[in-house]
Amino acid sequence: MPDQNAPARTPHRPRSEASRRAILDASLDLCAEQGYGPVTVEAIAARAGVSKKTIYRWWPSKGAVVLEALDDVANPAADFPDSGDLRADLVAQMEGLVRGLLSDQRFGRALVGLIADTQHDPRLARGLVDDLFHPRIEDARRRLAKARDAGQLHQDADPDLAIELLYAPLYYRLLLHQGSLHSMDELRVLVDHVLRSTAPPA
Amino acid sequence: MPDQNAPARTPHRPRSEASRRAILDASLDLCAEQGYGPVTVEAIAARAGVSKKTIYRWWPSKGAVVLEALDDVANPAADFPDSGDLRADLVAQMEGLVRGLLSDQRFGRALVGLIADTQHDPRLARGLVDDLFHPRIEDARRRLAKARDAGQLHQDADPDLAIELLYAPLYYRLLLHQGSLHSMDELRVLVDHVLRSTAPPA
DNA sequence: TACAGGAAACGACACGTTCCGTATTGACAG
DNA sequence: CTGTCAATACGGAACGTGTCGTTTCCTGTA
Repeated sequence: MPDQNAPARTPHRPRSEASRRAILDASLDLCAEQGYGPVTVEAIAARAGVSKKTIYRWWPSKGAVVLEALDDVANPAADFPDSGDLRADLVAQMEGLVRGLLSDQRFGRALVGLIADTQHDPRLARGLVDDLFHPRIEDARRRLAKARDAGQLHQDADPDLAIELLYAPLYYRLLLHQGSLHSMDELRVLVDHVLRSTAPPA
Repeated sequence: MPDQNAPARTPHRPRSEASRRAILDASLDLCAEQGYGPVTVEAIAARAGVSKKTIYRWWPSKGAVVLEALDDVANPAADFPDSGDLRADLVAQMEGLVRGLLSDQRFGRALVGLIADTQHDPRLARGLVDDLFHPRIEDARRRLAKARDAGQLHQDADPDLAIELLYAPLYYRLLLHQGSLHSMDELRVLVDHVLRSTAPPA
């Protein structure tokens, strides 16, 4: 497990992994309880049993803490399945995502608030896209390209457009307060529609 | 021009329409210059040449001011055309929306920040949905239902699903920092895809 | 001995509210 | 038609509160 955050291997007191975990956990716990907005760095520090200075030493802002916490949580949760059946894989992945957003409020409320925060913090927006979204979008793109090459999709279907059509409705409902998130039935209908539309215009 | 905001016809000094306009204009101007986040009620008051108290007398928060300002601006801008040609109407409407979001930063930056703000202000979220989004979604729904009844769409196509597939990608790119908004070409491709998928699953 | 970490305090700033004085209106009386 | 009055909007300034990000001083640890 190579640590890409290694602090240049200085020969002195190392960073406390216990404090790091406590901070990340506390940030998601507080988001679940109060929502992202009202959570303060001071509250995170207090909950984690840690000094404010320790947080500001390693993260530039509350958003950066929550981003790292979400990345930790999401890593195992949102893997992209590959059973050979594209439709089933898409439905399964999206079901997992929606379930994560709904059931575990540690995830949903924190993500929504974090996205809100990125609207006036360009550096945080960079981190959200590069660390959280881009890798997972790449996974989906690869899965769709593979399906296309295997003949399960029109030969010049556009994976990027398909990804937008699939996932945008989720965030549309989530961020624009359009009712509750999709039910499992609605997800299947959504995937069916998108797969049926992946032929390019005449 | 019946005034539905008439304050119960009390016999005393009426609300200053000049101040109201100055406040709404100032709020959008400041959003265009600094983005929504950094704008403060104090700054709006200063720019409008108005006392803070006057703002708090009529609006509960910065968000409520910007919401009303956006509603004023959007009313003439986002009308739904009805030429009989559904595809052309959809493209035209979405082109207008995208152009408004891109060109006039008074609109785009204010809307993005306002949406962000609604993530931790339920009352503001209510206002955003009820005042800004719902009426326009209803317009789109009517237009789609009419097209369906005219035989331009599959008989049991779902207008709500179509609306989600059409507009969600816009807000997806806007709020999740996925590149720039759609080009006019991309809008046409998007509309074509959605119209092709509006048949229900077998 | 160099750095991580805890505790506490700081100045800056925006919040939402309050007080006070002034300006503007409709209602009513003559 | 005109003068007076009560009610309200408005501007200006100040307030207490809370969070921000930083700083200071100290202890703990490899």
